[in-house]
Formats: sequence, C-alpha cells, structure tokens
Amino acid sequence: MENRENTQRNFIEREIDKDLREGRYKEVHTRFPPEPNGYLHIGHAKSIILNSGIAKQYGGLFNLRFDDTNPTKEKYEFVESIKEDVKWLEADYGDRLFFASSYFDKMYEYALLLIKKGSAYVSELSADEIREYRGTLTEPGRDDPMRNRSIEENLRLFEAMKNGEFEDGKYVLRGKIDMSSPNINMRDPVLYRIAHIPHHNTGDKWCIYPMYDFAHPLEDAIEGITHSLCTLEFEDHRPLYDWVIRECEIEYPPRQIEFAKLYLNNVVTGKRYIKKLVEDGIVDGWDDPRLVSIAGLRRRGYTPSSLRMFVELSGISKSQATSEMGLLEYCIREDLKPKVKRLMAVLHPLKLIIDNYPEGQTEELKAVNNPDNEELGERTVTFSRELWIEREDFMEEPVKKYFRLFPGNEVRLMNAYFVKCTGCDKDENGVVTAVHCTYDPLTKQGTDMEITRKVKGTIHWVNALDCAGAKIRLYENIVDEEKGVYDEEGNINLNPSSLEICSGYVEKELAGAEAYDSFQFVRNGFFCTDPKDSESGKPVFNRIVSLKSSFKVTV
RNA sequence: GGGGCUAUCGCCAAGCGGUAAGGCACAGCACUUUGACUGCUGUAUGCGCUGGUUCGAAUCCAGCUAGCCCUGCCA
Repeated sequence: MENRENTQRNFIEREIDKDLREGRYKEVHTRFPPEPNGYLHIGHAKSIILNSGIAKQYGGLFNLRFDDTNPTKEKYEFVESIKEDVKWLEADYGDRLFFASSYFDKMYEYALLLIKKGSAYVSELSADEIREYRGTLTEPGRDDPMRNRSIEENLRLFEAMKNGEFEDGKYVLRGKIDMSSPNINMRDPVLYRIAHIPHHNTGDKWCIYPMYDFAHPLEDAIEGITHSLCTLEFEDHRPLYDWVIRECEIEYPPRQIEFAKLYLNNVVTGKRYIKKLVEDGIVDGWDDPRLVSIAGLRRRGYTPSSLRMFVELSGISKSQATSEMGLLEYCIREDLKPKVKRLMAVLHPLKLIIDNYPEGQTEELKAVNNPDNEELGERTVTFSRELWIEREDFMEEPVKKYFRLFPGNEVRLMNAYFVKCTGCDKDENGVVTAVHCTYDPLTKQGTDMEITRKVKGTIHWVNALDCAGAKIRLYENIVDEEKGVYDEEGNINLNPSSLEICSGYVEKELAGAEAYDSFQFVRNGFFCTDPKDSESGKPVFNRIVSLKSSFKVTV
C-alpha cells in the first residue's frame, strides 16, 4: 500500500486523476453499499478495500451505506454482521453510516418531480404483461398503453399507491425513456413498486419502495458521492443511472465506474452456494473457517492487512479474473512471518526416548522467538529424556534424500542437542510406538560444535512431561464442483479432506493463548487460536496456512 | 443486423506508436538451528486471429473469433 506511488495506477485511479485534473470533481467521496441480505465474503472485501482505499488515497471520505430498498429480502440481523466485518477490515467510515431507507422521503419527492416533468408514469400492467411488452434481446418492446396518461392522473395514482390504496403488484411507476432501446434497462424501467411489508428501518410508513436503478443514483447524489464504484454487471445500467441523475436535475452528478468481481480458483465463493452449505449444515455456519466469508477468514486467522495486500496484489481491472488461493496464502504468510512467535508444536506425535539422558533430569534451554524480529524476545524450553516428535520425522527405512531421523542418522533437535537414532519400538502390528536415540552433550545449542560438525536435518519437538495437549484443526478450503463438491444431482457434498483434526502437543505456555493469537509452528505453518472453541482448558488451533512445499513423506 | 464489456506467460497485471514492467506459482543454485525464510538465476522473438496504416504497432484502422453480462415489480 505504501508503495502505491511507485507502482502503476489502476484504471480507476487514472479515471479519477483525469476527473480531478479536468475539474470535474474537486474531491473524492466513495461508498460501500451492501444490501443487508447475507454475510459478506472475500468479493465484498475487494469492494470495501477498493472503495475505502481510494477515498483514503485521495484524502476523501468513505461511507458505509445499507442499500435496503427491498424489505422482502432484507433482515436487520445482517446489518450488525456487515458493520462488524467492515470495521474489522479497517475501512474508515467514521460516523458516516447510512441507510438508503432514510432517504425514502427525498426519493418520493424526486419521483414526483419526474412525473411532473412527464418523465415517469403509473402503469397498471401486470408483471407478466410488462415482461411481454418489454420485447426481447433482439426485438424492440411496445409502448405501455398507459404511457401517455396525464400528469394529473399519474400524480393522483402515485399518491394513491403511496397511501396504500392498492394491493401489491396492482400498479407500478415507470420511467418514460425508450421502449425500443437496444439496452433493455432503458425500456421504461420500473421505478417504484408496491409492497405491503414492514421495513426494518421505516416500519410500516411505506408500502411503496424504490427500485435499485432509481434509488442508487439518488443515494449517491444525496450523500455527495463522486465516484460510485460497482461491479461489471452494472455497466448496462450506467445509462439509466445517468438518466436518473439528469432527470432529477442533480447539481453535482456522481459518476459510476465498474470493475471486475473477484473470483477465486477452485473455491466456493458464490453467496448462494455458501448459503446452501450453511443451510444444509455442511459447515458450522457463516464463519466456518473453510469458507471465504469474511467471518470465516477472520476465524481461520487471516488478518485485515493480509486481505488488503491480497486485493492490492490482485489488481483492479475490467477483465473477468479468477485469482488463485496461492496468492492469498502468500499474503498471510508475508504478513505473519515477521509478527508472530515461531514455536514448536507436534501435530502427529511419536515418542522419542534419549537413552543416555539421565532419567528424571530436566534442563532449561533458550529459544529465540523469531530470528527475524528481535523484539519478540526469547523463551526457555524444557528438555528431558522423553520428547514428542513429529511422526513423519522418523523413517525406519529412509527414502532417498531423507535427512531426518532413521537408524544411524544424526539430526539436530531444534534449540537443543544433536541426537543419533539407534532404533525404534513397535507394537504387534508393526506400528512404530517409540524412537530411541542417544544425545551428544557437547552439541548443546550455541556451542562451537555446530561449526565443526554439521547435520543435515533439524527437527522440532516438545517435552513429553511439560507440554500442553492441543486440538489442532487443519482446514482446507471448500472447493468448487471441479473438485467434486457437487454430486451428480447437483447437491453440494463436503469434501472429506477439508478438515483434519489432530490431537497434538504444544509448548506449555501456549495453553493460555488468547483468541485470535497467531503463531508459526515450526515446519507446520501458521496457526491461530480459535475464538469459538476452548475445550476443557485445552487450546484449539486452526491452521491458517501451511508453509510452502517442504519435503513430504507418506508414512 | 440486439446491446454492453473483455482478450498481454499456469494465475493476476503494467503498457496508451519507439522495439514486452512487476507479483504469485513453478524450476535451478547458494545459504540455513524450520527441506521454511532469505539471496541469486531462469521462464512470452511474443501481446485472441487476419489483414491494413507507419521507418517503427500489444498500442492506430478494418474485419473476424472467443468469453462474460443484460429479457426481476432483485441488488
């Protein structure tokens, strides 16, 4: 973000630069206008970050506005969650939280103005008839029989609509534009409809509600928005947006600019698919860490700055694009790498016994918390005869280029000693139950020995007597149909690999970790303590993202 | 004879007539108390296709092709 000046400007910035240079606008004011009908996901994050970022960059203001013009689809409960998500993303809307519904009076006045100018009329065609009269993509529409009703009659009927004299669907207010326009949005669009439904904000004051195409430009105008940034599917609506602005004689016309939506490769991003996953109980809820809802990403451990970096690196353009999850993962790694402690945790435990280490003896060893960030300080780790190591760090029969533990091989125990593997114990089924080794006291961390003698491998461990048992969840994102989330009938199925739960061990001090604390577990990636889960004192960690490809062996 | 938009490396994306930036991913080397990180190196004789204009075209013109969006009293 800081390097913005040094990088190329995106097309929106270039348009704004031009507007400013040519004096079309003197300042920049943007907004994020969600409809409160669901939870936000990463696609909304792009819009929030873009809109608030543009405002900030140009020293302008950013509004959060709920586009609540259709009470049949909206619920107040979503307002709070959306506010929370926008705040979490650090998009600064100050005290500029607005509701389109609080402009209903003004919108009604504008509708009256249009009627008086002869630019709008009341129609009694049914929904089906309107569709019929509209024509098709290739054929022009036909004029509404009521198109040339007198202004007085229109005024009278519109007021009657407002006063609740008609049932839903009986009448509608239409803009008088051009029934033969090749742009279907311009074929006398519906501006107001009747709906006898109480509104979460205005109660039962209104029984007519403005349509998006009429309301949105007015909302922007009322708030003094200069640049109304929206997604590509509204491009065809821009002429209508401009028509409303012009017909309503708006003094400072806002300008709509469209950009491409954000899609993620192989990840379920569609709002309605996520909704189905939630409704079918396939995931825990809207904040399930397997989802790319903002709440889910947050619970998984993604940070606001990682999402901002992601949007920044993905770029803004008009070409339909699907980013890769790999870029998002890169962003969270970059963000967390210098900020979090690198601690040891064992996900799939296997006992390591140091046969020549005195039974009952323990010692405290120093460990640097983050070699790249001295401010994170040091800690001590307790060492003794029995440790837990990662199951995949031992192979009785090593494959080529394996340089961790196998009989006869010496490795470094991180922050501790060199140990040489001497063998292993197995149960009746041949499963390895413990690994035996001997340590070399001369190789204690920080001694000269590490200069004279090298080992190829370093493995992490936790003390078997002095650690905390932990539940560790390894989430994978829920992938789209190409990976088999949908069955033949088109129903969504859970990809069984999307969650693995490990009963691992972590350094003892992690037992008291707080919600949303992030750590890097050596070799196992970045983890976050799950705020929703604290099982009987045991910490629960979500894996945010694994490290980049490391040597993997299948045991 | 519908309209609108888009097309540059596996994924994004700069470029706006002067001879293809950058990031992710990937590969190789070096380094390493995380096979991570870090550092270095490599990767489009080519910019959807075909013609044209020009000393010179990804950039301008013409004609194609492909993809996305539009026929809600949704947003």
